[in-house]
Amino acid sequence: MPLSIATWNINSVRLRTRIVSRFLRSHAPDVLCLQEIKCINDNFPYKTFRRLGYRHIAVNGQMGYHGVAMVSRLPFLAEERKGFCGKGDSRHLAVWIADGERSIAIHNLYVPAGGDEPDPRVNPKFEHKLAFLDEMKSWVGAGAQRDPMVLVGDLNVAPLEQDVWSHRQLLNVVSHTPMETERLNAISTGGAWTDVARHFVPADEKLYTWWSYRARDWKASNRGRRLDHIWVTQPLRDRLAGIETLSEARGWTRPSDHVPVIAKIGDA
DNA sequence: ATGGTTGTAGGACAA
Repeated sequence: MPLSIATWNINSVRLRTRIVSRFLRSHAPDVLCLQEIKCINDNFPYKTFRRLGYRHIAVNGQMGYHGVAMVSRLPFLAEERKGFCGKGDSRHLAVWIADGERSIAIHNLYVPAGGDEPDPRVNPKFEHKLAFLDEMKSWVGAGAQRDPMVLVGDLNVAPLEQDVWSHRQLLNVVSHTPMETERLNAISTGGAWTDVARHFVPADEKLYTWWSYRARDWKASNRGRRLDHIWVTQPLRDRLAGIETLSEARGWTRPSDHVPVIAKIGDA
């Protein structure tokens, strides 16, 4: 059976149960990885997902901020939650699912946004973001080449020139500074990861997954960024069957500022 | 150059 894995920064899962349901009914990914659920574990809308056939649910929630979750039609063989930067933030959740005789690890991440000022000496949030990326590098680097792994999430970095509406104008804007893009590229290169979206969409083609709430008309101005990513390791690379970025979801009622991204992986 | 919006909470703060 081919496998489909989706990632979506939902910006409050409780406020958006309607559009999440709409997405699951129309696209039916096997696994949906959510970021910014903005609730504690007990307040996660379990019933909404179970009714839609997503009976396997793992949550790493937090009061008010951040929080990640994974809902699945396939059972989880194991779960794991990792803390980063010695903080109590809920920014990581991993599950393992069966893949024939083997298993696939799926890591769901929410990288800190980093605040406004792109200077780690004056902005502790940016310093935290860089430290988080450094910790990610040492953590996902080793062993990544051999094991079938998927890494998804809101990485809050748009690494390539065509991942933002204006490379020149965003070079000093948090999410596209060389300090961030160089770190993200070092992580993917060091771990031999394949950026699934760019595996299918040429690097000279604009591709966004996020549009600010602050624009008067997100579609007309189209000042987007590609902050949401799906990466796979070498054992899954040759099985990649497609990517979908659901930009129309930005226009749904009461939307998240991020849209779902779905990767399809063929049989072994 | 600045300000623009959304969410959690019930006042700032994060994004």
